[in-house]
Amino acid sequence: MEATRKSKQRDAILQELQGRRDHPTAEELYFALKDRWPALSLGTIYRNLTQFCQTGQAQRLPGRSAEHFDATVQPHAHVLCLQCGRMSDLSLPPPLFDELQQQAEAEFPGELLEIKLQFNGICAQCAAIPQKAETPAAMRQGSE
Amino acid sequence: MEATRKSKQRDAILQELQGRRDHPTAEELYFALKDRWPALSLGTIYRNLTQFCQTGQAQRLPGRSAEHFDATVQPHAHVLCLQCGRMSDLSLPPPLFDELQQQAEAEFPGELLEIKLQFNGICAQCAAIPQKAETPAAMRQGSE
DNA sequence: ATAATAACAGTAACGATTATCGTTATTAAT
DNA sequence: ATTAATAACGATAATCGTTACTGTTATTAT
Repeated sequence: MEATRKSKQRDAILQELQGRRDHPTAEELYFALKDRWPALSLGTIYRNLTQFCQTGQAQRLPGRSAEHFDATVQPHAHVLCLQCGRMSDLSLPPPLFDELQQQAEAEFPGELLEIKLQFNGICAQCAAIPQKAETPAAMRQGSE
Repeated sequence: MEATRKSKQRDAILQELQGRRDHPTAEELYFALKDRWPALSLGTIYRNLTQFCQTGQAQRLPGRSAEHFDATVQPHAHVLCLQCGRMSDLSLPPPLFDELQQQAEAEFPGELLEIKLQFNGICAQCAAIPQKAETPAAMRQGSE
């Protein structure tokens, strides 16, 4: 009992997640699928994402406010832009991860199940956008 | 204007955070300080923790449900026990972090402000505790 | 002392996520 | 093919960590 059954919605959600190179939040997936699945519920997204994470078909990544999801579970790094909130992959040399894992296991007396390496910063696009002025003086020189 | 003023509560919160080797959540700090500061408000904890993070006196770390706070901001790794939720430090060789940072900067066209390396797993204490039985058969062999 | 206001305690509001509940759809057995 | 059992759904309420608001207190400068 408690067998997992087939579901068109679940297939669509996983396919959408796997087909993206960014790492969408539940809400982003919801809007991306709304066109093809007008009756889709946000609860269904969350329910299935949780299941994916439990079965090793996805992992959660901490974002600014909401969590992001990634269908690639093999160790790799991420970058989160603190400005726009977008998350992207960062492919560091796999041997680096092996070394991190080894060093960590050598020091930690327990079981290490997952490794998360995340850089937070400002992406090139956001860095190019002039920021909100901090002082009245700066505002007078600004573009608006 | 907007100058930051002295505050006994803020000092107490920062001191408590700095004095701990674990990385408490806002609520944990709250209960830890309640004895000495009976009138302390949870909002005050959050308000000051946010300020600490803005001024570089602390950093946020993603936990199971709530966020954890760490008064040490220089790059180091963490382990989160998915069972008990406790977070602890993991001191990997600093050169490793330098290499991670270099590799990341070489690949990412933007500004990398912080690096978070976190392992999730099961700590030794929790691993020693017999888990909830999964089957009726296993329950009959269990300790309760 | 007095005035200005940052920071407080208390509490309401918010937002992401989870749980509930009645209905639908998948699966297996008849 | 029907039927029965129930996993999964859509809709919505509840939860909970966090933030925002409000009137009061305490710090700082005058």
